Amino acid sequence: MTMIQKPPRSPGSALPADPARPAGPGPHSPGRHESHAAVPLRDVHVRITDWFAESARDLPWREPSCSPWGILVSEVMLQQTPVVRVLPVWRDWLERWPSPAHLAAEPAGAAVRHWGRLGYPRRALRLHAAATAMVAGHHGEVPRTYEGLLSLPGVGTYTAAAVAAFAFGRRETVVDTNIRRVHARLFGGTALPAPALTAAETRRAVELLPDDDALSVRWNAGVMELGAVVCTARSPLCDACPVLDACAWVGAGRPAPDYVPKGQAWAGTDRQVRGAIVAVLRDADTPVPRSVLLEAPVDLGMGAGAVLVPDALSALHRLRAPAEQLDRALAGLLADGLAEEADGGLRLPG
DNA sequence: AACACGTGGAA
DNA sequence: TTTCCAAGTGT
Repeated sequence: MTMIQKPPRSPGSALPADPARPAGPGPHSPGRHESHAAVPLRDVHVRITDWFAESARDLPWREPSCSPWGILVSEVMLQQTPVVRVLPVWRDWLERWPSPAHLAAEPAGAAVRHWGRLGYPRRALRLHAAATAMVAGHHGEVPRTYEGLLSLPGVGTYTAAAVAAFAFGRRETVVDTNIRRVHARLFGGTALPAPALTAAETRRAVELLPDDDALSVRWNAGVMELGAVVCTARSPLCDACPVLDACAWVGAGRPAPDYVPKGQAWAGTDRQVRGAIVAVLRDADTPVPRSVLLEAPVDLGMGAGAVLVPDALSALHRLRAPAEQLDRALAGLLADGLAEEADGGLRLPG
């Protein structure tokens, strides 16, 4: 059963990216060309939010008791990192540092160390800097506005909107990769959104957002969830989709993507070397001499079982990275603040 | 605007 | 085995 929804604000214009949508002025007439099979936008709102209420995953940062800080931490950890890998690290962080002040009281290196292998450890650094900024300028609390959030290190347009919406119930236009994909298929009729966020996409997201604050929050969460678990990038589970009959992409016969995503190079990159170096520093109790990082261990011909080299270090050496690349990677880490010199060696900052 | 920036699981 | 991709941000 569906609730009576507050009528949407009268749209000043039709959805620009949907060619099937009437473009002219005149009375808004729900039921006509709202989407592929004439499903009114308000019905799409209801169906997706009802679906979300019924089948949303139980994630700890969605608990009503979760603090804004917990939500902010989750959003940063989830930037380019899957939920399943975030879960254990998020729990550890929130137990260890239940507020921004708790994290700010630690050296930045602690944040990087407990980031584990989530990837992009600079995010840990920025979360620490954000915590410090909140203590210095926001009474130790997470800012409640989009602008305040956006001013924090590591918080961009997506995260600022997401935290404002999910932590503070604000009506924000949240646009992430899941939402972009759902919008592209449901309203745009294409398999994938453009390689980069376009102004037209943002405009469409603004116009799709329900007027009601509470409904807008559930809409943002629901569309994101739909993209994450049903309208997935590779093999969408259309059978489980609450708006299948409204989908422009399905209506068009599921045309293939019209561009090829450019893969992320990895083997042999500086990123790989940086990652291997940070892994060594993360596991080290004391500063690691530069020579140990740069040089392959000398084979002393010792007997079997003499494990002198930690896993992370042997992994680094196995890369066989040219000395020049190691130097460059190290310099980059120092410049980024992910490492610092101490006692003739390198360590995490702090 | 295009790139750099980690990591590991699934296809 | 290789490629793709996951709740992006900063420069």
